[in-house]
Amino acid sequence: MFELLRTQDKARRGRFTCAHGVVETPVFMNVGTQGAIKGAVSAQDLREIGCQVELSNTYHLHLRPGDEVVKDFGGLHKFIDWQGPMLTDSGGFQVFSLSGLRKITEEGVTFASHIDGRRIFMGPEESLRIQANLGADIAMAFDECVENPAPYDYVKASCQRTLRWLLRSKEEHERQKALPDAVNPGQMLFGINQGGTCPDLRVWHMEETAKIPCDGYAIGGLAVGEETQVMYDIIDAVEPHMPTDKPRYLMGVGTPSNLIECVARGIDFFDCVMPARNARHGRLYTWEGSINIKNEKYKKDDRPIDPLCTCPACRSFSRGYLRHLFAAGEMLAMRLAVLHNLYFYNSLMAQIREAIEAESFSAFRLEFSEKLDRRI
RNA sequence: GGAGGAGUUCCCGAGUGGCCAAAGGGGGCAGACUGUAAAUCUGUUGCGUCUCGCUUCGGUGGUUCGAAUCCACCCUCCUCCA
Repeated sequence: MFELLRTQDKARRGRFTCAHGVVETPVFMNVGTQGAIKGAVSAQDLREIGCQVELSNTYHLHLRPGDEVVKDFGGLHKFIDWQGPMLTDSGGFQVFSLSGLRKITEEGVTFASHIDGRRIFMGPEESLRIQANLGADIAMAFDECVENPAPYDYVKASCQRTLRWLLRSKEEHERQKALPDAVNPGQMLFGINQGGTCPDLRVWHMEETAKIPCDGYAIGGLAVGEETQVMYDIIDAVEPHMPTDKPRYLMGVGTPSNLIECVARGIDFFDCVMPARNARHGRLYTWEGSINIKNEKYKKDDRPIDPLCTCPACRSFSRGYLRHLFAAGEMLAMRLAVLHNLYFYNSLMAQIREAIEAESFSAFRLEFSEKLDRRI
């Protein structure tokens, strides 16, 4: 259930209630593809860094440890000991990211497992069955994330198929929820808009998708190589055709500036691997821009990583010490960096929510939008 | 003691008279990464007063207009025979 609390221009402050709790939006979901955030972040850590929604991946969990294993455990919530809201991506992104290892037909997608080459078939029914076994609060429809650039005709055929896949996803989702041994009978389903960078296909596909009742609607297939401005333009074109009484989720985005700009364009949900992935290379976000801790020259640097940050890493370690840990190749360094970046992202969203409530979001956007993507 | 083989820029390893500051890997460094196959991709990697100059291919001499490349001696390592 989605409740729109307040708006400022297109920016929305909302509250989304799902089986395992309430999500204050706009929100950044923390990505833990295989049930754990890379960099050894635990469910306990997630609570400490202010995570509202944990995101896991259908394809990866199906391969390891196997969705049946997770189901026997009582679902993902018990499996990773996270009792808050959770979302599983359908595997549609792997149609894109594992493009060298799969074949698409009307039925679905055949992957060659990236682990051992074993054939894995996944269509809407398989994806939603797996997601039912995992039991997250939000399941995503099975879609094809189209690469960019792609020929118009291909994108057109692909998003027509994604629409047919949504109908099948929806049907299987209803069926699974009604089963007596359903892991999470309250599981919800989000539909996904595609259409590459073609505004007419995007709009057409969004209109058709919105006709199918879902608990939320996502924009997928963006931030896959196109210019940032193109992404903003597509969102501007699609957003007016999205239901206002349901949450909107921009999949896989993005940089701190992207988050601010897209909230300004009416998006409520985000997720992105960037803060976790960048952290492993030593890039840390601060309210002044991002730094690369590995480039810091001085060992004796008692400054905090970010003077404004109160995350566990910043409370305990100086820049100099973190730099030292990175230089020594310590796992702890990566862990602290991941914690810091996720905390930063979660804090950023909290500030955005406050700004919308205080009707100062425009000023917030003006002050931070460009600054946060800067490298210092 | 005898017979062969080898020592190259951080490492491995091409190069056997000028087009060689020296291929290709690795590592390092920088950049990239947006619903996380990936230390994956790109650039860079002797020094400087940097469209030019200097130093460098185990060491020291030598031949040559010119040497990582040819010669002599020396040092080190490896294989085989005693």
